[in-house]
Amino acid sequence: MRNESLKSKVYQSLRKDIISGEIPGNTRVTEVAVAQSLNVSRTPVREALQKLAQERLLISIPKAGYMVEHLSDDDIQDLFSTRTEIEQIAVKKAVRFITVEELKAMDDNLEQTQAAIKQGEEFTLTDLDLAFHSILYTAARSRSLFRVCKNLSELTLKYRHGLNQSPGLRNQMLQQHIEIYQAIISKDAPKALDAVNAHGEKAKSHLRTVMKKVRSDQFDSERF
Amino acid sequence: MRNESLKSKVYQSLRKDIISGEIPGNTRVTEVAVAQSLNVSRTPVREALQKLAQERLLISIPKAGYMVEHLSDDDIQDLFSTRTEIEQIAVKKAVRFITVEELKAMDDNLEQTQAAIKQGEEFTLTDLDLAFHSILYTAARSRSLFRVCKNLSELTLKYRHGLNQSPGLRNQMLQQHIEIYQAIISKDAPKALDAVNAHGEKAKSHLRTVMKKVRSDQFDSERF
DNA sequence: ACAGAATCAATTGTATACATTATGTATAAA
DNA sequence: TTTATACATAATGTATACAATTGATTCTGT
Repeated sequence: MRNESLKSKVYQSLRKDIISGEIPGNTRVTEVAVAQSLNVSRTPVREALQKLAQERLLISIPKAGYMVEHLSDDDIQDLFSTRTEIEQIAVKKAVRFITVEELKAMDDNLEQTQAAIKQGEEFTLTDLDLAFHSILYTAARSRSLFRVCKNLSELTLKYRHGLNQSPGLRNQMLQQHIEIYQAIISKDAPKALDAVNAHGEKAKSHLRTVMKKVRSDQFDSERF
Repeated sequence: MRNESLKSKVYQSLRKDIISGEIPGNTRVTEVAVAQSLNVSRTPVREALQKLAQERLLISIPKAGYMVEHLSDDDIQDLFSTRTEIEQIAVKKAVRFITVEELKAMDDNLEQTQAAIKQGEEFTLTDLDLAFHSILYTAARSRSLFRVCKNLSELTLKYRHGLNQSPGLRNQMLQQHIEIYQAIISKDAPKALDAVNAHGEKAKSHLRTVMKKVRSDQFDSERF
């Protein structure tokens, strides 16, 4: 961690703030502001911003700067749909190719998740969520598919992190992961597909609810 | 084109050279060398290289530089498989949602492709290939899926460009595009799936042949 | 002759100064 | 009052100088 480049540090820092929602969507981000707040020169900041823009966490407006990506409700739903559809391809392969080590890793992950829920460790939980799916992608034994899935997983991360704030949904997530795990370990491809699909659909419907709530809150605050 | 940033120019230039194979795989690329050859400073070169690395056209070795990506035969096959699998999701949606304008655009594209084959315009052909698939992705009416498909399309471009060098394969490509087009226009989803699948499988098998040939050529040259 | 340390060259990482461009504002003319 | 132009400001785009790191090469001591 100490041997990291400044570029990498800036990247990590901004990424975390964007994903956690600390920097909300549509916020303008300028090189100098970030550089000053982190006490580094513009150069590593520029490169970090460009990387974040390429990952679509930021929107780049040439010669004008950057803004934090703010997807429309429809775009978010679409993103989750695509993720689920492609993750189904991965889980189909994972059922065939997964190793005992990977199954063990999933099992460990589920236990750690349970512990994290009890302790209420938000960020750990998000990381474990990311890790669980990552094991699944690895198990599919396809480098290119892994990359695509990983990419979509990161893109949805911001919104999944938001969902993880609700205690009820945390347990639901764990439950669904367990279902996926069990379907895979019993080599039941159709069941695994269903489990992944249900996992995605639940996330989508919860997001819809959250989005409605946010909108009505905004409406309330506009009235007073 | 004149109002482009240097970074963008450097990016385009390198990208073209890598895709066309002018800079072969495993070639080392240094910032200063590129900067000198294009008469610009290191800054825009750095940023272009980082972008290419994020797109996996280059491999970045921290504190050591960059190398042109050189996929193994298996990785290439895997890449094409994934592309086909995900493109099937897209074509399924495209059959449902494609507009008359997009069908017209496909039709135009097919005519232009035919013309380009007659004239033997290599690069135009590759561009038209890219464009044809791009229309399909757009027609799927999913932003996130579009991005994934586009990405995979770019990643395979280098190898597809190689295939387009063979006159026989050019016609085959056109023929397969026509089949996809006809399946879509007649709203025949299963047929469209088959057509896309056949298109991908053909590409894979031809690549296998090409790769074998390259290897035996290398073998020959090693002997003398 | 060989192992290890010191040095040197090459390359990326970072800071900073300067150039260019876009946007908003103020002023002047219609 | 409105519009257009010019200017000021703030941001990105580019060049360059310097720092830090890596890898190889050479030199030295045994």
